[in-house]
Amino acid sequence: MEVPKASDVLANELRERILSGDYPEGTPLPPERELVVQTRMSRTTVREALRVLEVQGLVRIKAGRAGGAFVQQPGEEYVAKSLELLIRGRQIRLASVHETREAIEPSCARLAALNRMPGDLHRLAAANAALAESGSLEEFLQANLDWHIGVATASHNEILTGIMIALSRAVYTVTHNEGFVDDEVREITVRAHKSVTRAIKDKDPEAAVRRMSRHVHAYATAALAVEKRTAITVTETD
Amino acid sequence: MEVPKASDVLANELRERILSGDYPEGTPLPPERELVVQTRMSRTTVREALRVLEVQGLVRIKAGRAGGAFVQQPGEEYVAKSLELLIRGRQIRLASVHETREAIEPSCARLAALNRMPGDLHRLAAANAALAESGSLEEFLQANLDWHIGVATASHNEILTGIMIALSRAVYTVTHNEGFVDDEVREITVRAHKSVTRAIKDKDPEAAVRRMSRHVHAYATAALAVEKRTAITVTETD
DNA sequence: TGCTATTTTGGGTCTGACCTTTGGACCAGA
DNA sequence: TCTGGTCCAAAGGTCAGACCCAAAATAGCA
Repeated sequence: MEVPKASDVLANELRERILSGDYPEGTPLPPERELVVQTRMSRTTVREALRVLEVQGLVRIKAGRAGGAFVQQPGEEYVAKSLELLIRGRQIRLASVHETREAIEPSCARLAALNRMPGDLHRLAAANAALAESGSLEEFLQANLDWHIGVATASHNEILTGIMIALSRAVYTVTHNEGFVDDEVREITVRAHKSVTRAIKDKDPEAAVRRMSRHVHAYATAALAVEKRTAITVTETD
Repeated sequence: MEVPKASDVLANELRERILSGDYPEGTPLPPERELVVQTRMSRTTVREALRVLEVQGLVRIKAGRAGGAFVQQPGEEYVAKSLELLIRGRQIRLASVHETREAIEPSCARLAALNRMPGDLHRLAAANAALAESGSLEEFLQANLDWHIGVATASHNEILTGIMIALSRAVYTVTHNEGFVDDEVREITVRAHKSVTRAIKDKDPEAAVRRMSRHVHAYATAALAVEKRTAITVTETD
């Protein structure tokens, strides 16, 4: 016997309609009170359904006159958020995060070298400049983040971009508290970034992969060495 | 001026508490009516907050006596779901999905070769057997899916696993309608899987990467050739 | 003309009631 | 004593209706 929740039924219904592309981006869904009469459900239920869609990034809800639930195709944001929850919630070993980055980022660099556009290059250069001039740890990490996300964006692959945003942020928040960024690390980082950037600019995928690989690996090793004792050890063996 | 929604405030509050690991898995949150008196919010608001957490996979809500919101650390499921939404919603080019798989799956194979456990090998073997004997297209695709997810699982990296589940499923649903799986494709697939499986069994990461790379690439090329005209073309250039 | 006040539309919250589900307790019969 | 059925209570699910607040549109006034 199946008794699915009414609000879920509505949510699924609406979700399908949105995903099938019936409503183009920005189209407003009917107002809540309208949906109430259409569906014969209570407003509570309708609102719950809309809330679900909002959390899933399928609609953006605005208050006030001319407000309502506006259709929105989900973006990288939501992938990033879910990965963040996974990483934080499961207290995933930092090693796993780095491992994943090592797996993915070189490919990003490769694609970036193939697909980059002029705008992408500007962003990378800017991030790198900020990195070199960064004073505080805060600034350094932010610029670092921007650069890595910039590479992902330059790959022009939305899936990879979403994933990389999440991973970079995770690394960011974790590295945050540790004071392992000294002048040497900083200089090395800048140099590594520059060489990768050049490969991307020159449309040299092989070099991009190689250099990015080395960079990420070095960074991971360094970070792990520092964290070794802060370890949020969660054994995952079975 | 900031007027965050009350339900969001509560949701954030609870989310932080859950993520910080205060409540171990399975702990019940206070019942709704209890939260109402604790927070001085209405039940409607409290319920909305809980619903948000449920969608994010942080609690599982059960009805009935001894029901309630039970803490749950988010799993791969939710990452997979969000990626699915991204792919479906944005009508991402199938090429992008394949591209991403090509970027990630070889790394999965590499890690699988390093970290696989006996149980992983059994699963892979089983999936492969099912693949060889599969009658219908349905069965074939399912077995194929199982094998690929099996490889991801064998990597023992939860992040990669989540991502691969989502990508594989996406490929599954898309390939579904197309009748491009003839006997030849089937045989080639089985052979490719076997050779990768062997590399994983032999703990030979290099071979695993190489073979998986070739396999995924071949599959992607074949699939794209078939789809060429069905193209869900969404120009993404800017 | 241009600014302010009011209206109107629509989401956000609250109250209080009732329905449904489900585990547990209690009771009767074998 | 064990088994099964019945009833109860806890907790989520739904509903109806009211009121509050935000924002856009519009009317009205200087």
